[in-house]
Amino acid sequence: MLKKQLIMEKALELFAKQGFEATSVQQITDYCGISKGAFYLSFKSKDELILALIDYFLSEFISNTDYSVRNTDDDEVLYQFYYNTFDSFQKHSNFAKVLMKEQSHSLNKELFLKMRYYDSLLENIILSMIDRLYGCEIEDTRYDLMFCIKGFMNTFSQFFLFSHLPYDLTRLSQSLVEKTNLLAKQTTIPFISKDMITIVKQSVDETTKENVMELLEQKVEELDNALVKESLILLKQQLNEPVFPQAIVAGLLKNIQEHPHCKWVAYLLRQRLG
Amino acid sequence: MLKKQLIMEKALELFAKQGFEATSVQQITDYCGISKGAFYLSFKSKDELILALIDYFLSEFISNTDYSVRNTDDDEVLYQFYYNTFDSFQKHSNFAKVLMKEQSHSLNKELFLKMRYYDSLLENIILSMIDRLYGCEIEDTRYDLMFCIKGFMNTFSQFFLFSHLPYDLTRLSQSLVEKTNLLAKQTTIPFISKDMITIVKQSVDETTKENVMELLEQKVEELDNALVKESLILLKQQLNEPVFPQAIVAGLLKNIQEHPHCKWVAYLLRQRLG
DNA sequence: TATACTAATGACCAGCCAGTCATTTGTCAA
DNA sequence: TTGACAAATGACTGGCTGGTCATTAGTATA
Repeated sequence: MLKKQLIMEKALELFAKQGFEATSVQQITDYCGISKGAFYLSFKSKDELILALIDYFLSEFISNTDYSVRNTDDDEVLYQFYYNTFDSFQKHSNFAKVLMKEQSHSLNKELFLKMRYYDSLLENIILSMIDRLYGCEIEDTRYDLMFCIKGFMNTFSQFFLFSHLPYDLTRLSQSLVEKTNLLAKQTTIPFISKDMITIVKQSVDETTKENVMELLEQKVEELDNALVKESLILLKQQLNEPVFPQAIVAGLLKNIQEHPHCKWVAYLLRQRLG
Repeated sequence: MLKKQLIMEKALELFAKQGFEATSVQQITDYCGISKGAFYLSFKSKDELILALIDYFLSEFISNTDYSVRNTDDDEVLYQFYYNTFDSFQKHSNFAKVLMKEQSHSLNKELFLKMRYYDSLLENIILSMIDRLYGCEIEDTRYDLMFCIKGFMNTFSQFFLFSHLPYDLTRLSQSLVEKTNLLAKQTTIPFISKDMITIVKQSVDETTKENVMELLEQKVEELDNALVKESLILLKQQLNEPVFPQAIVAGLLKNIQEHPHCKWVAYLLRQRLG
């Protein structure tokens, strides 16, 4: 399992520098100081490697963002959202670069769907934040606002990732909060309609219940902590056949939430169990 | 020369679908119905092909945009800017896709520099528009605004290029004009400073006088129209050693401006001759 | 030490790549 | 019809690709 991590780290460096396609398995294994055969003991294919990287980073990013948005007061939530986003991008700048480079390369169908899937999760988080902050008064322009927020994230990340400048996260976030509030409160001409979003989204798979079950079983095997383990098993029962009241489910979710390896599964369960 | 155009058109289709790296020369020539050898009679290498594509489309886009911004009244210029941008992207959607896919793939140094070069020309056009519309009162936030405008262009183009939805150009442009005005007039927290821009820009080449001279000579050879030809020769003299008054230069530029194959060289000359 | 097992190796495979060049084809004028 | 020239061909080269697998190295138990 350590070998797997080594490969992921080193490969990420190379992908960030050269792009996924332009990096050969040989280069990766040379850079890791292992043989080519050893690579294929950890990953079935080169494609599986990049899918693993995407899952590893984006599942963490999405679950952290969701948690933060849920647990921050209205007057701080937008600032926190921007701050955390750029903070993550800065800390995992190699991954962010890979994400930028590969975002519209749809060669690999599975990769494309995965990206769209995470993107749609992010859109939902942003929309939930918009509704909380500005309510139904901006019903007409909420999708426009969502696009602007995504646009800000993209544009400013790109600038800093490829210019290698140091920058003041706090000020950037404050500046974007101001812009977002201006647009939210004063935009009168909507452009993106609900229908457009629906049409685009209908092509994106959702995680199935079976996917979540599988992940749950895997985590139960993997982890040692007794409290977390028992919570996982109970949540698995609940997913199969709902019997516990909301309060119990919420408590179980909090139990596993704290464990660093369970944030993603907690996020997925919250989507299904309330 | 016709062969060259055929290759460019067919290759663009394939690049838009599969990406540059993932498309082989063999595929391109098969798709054109020509032999592999014939490809290398038109282009020295596969790289030269994509560089030619970039130059072909971006020089047209930049010179058109610049012309439009210069010749539109203040109350319409922003709307026209957005409208023309999205109109071009829609008309040349294959090229737009290639641009998106390859924008951050810096494998080829020359390609990277070319992209940055055209990007910096676009930034200058946007900044000149900002200064004209909002004057020095937004001196502090003009770079922020420029980034937001670029962000709008990027985000909304991406959405429509990859969702394949039909959309109302007029409404989109109106909607973005409103957003831009809101941000321009009410933003108080600047983030992008002049220094940041300077640092990033210093690494981008400019076209040299020699480049322009070369292009001029090429156009003189290439074109038949007597008026345009004479204007080009006179402008060449002026570039070498300024003797004519502004009015004459302006007139000569207008002479060549109208010819469809001279828009780019006219743009470059205007940058140097006033 | 002997045995049984897994972890790791790297030579090897078939296939594709960009690019070349000896050869053929097409097109003129004489 | 001939000859001279340019346009076009596609088999070929050397090199790199993702992926395989018989072999070897390392390790733990008996």
